[in-house]
Amino acid sequence: MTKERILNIASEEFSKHGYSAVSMNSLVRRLEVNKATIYYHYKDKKALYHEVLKISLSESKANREKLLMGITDPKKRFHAFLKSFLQTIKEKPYIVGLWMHEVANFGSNMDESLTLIVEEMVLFLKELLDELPLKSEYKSCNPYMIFSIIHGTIDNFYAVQMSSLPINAQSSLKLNVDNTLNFLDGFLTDFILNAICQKESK
Amino acid sequence: MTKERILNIASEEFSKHGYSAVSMNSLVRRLEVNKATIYYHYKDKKALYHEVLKISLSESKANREKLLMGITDPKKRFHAFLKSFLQTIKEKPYIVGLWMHEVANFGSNMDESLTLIVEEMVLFLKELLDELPLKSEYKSCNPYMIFSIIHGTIDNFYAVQMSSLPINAQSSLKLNVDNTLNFLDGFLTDFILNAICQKESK
DNA sequence: GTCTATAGCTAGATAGAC
DNA sequence: GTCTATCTAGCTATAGAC
Repeated sequence: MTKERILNIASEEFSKHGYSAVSMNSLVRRLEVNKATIYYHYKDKKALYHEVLKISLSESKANREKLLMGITDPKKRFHAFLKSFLQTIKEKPYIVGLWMHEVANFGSNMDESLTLIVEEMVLFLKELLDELPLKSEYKSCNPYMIFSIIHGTIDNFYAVQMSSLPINAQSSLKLNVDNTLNFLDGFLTDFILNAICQKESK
Repeated sequence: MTKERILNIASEEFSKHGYSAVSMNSLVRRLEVNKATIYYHYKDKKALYHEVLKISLSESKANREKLLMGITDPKKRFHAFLKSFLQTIKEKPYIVGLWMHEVANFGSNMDESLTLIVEEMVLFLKELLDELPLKSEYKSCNPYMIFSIIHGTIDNFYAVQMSSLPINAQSSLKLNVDNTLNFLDGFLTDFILNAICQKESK
């Protein structure tokens, strides 16, 4: 279906180059469809971009619900929460650039409906944290901080590894999506849980 | 001096909106100077942007050298390393958006000279890490990972707090540069050091 | 070193045929 | 639902006067 094709290509392009750097003409070239056709399906460029953002947030939320289903152990739930972001990236790698651009713009293209989804994510994380056996100094710690550690680190590391620049070029993770995401999964989960949880006593 | 004024305004604008979203016309409007004057001082838009990136990296490096000077204790050196980024943000808040946009683009506007500065930063961090009393599992750990935890977290958290969106709106850090940077300084330094270093035995 | 004036192009968007 | 054709506005960049 054309409408979906437009959305997919648009997602890729907005993610790679950011909102302003993408022209409707460039989309037309890739889609091999007429420009007026895009405007038939989407009111304007902003509406198309907004749809792209919304879909990416929905996918993230859907993955979270899927991966957490049936899991009760608090640490495993936290792990699944983090993994759900990585899963979303695995399915739609373009999402990283999309979100980094949006955060870099200080959310200037976000509206209230999208803001609410983010707030809900952080609220969900807060509940996960409250179930964990936290060290006393991390009880009632700012969940936005933990959210930034998760998201900021994943996005930044993924972007550096997937960049074609010769940064960390000799690493086995370089330009390898699966290796990079698997590494982040193991490393970051342990890193955060070890930092904030009381030591195991079994 | 005009050349410097152009650079300062350009830094702000590129940071706020990203490379493509900034037009030479918009710079002219803010500068109240003729467009041809910009082209007298800078070859073209790309050259101007490149200069902005280079300056921002140089400032970061200069702050690192200043803040680490004379400090020998490994943990304090690590703290000073992290603090140097926060100091750079304090002096030039626009730097956060600038770098997030660049990372989101997977470094598509970086050339070899800028890449080298980043590599040198990570190499420096690696030496700092080697001096620390690391837990065995973090010996020879990927310094790019630690770099991403530092940079990704700072950038993401700062952007969220400074965004005018109603995300974490009730926090005392919201829209307050100094509080946010001070909080990051204390929280993140302890967080990382506690995670990777052996427990104190004194 | 800063200006006026303008070239040459590409952007986002739409009217109307099919 | 997709096309052709086209509008207007804005873009980067430069030639040449002062």
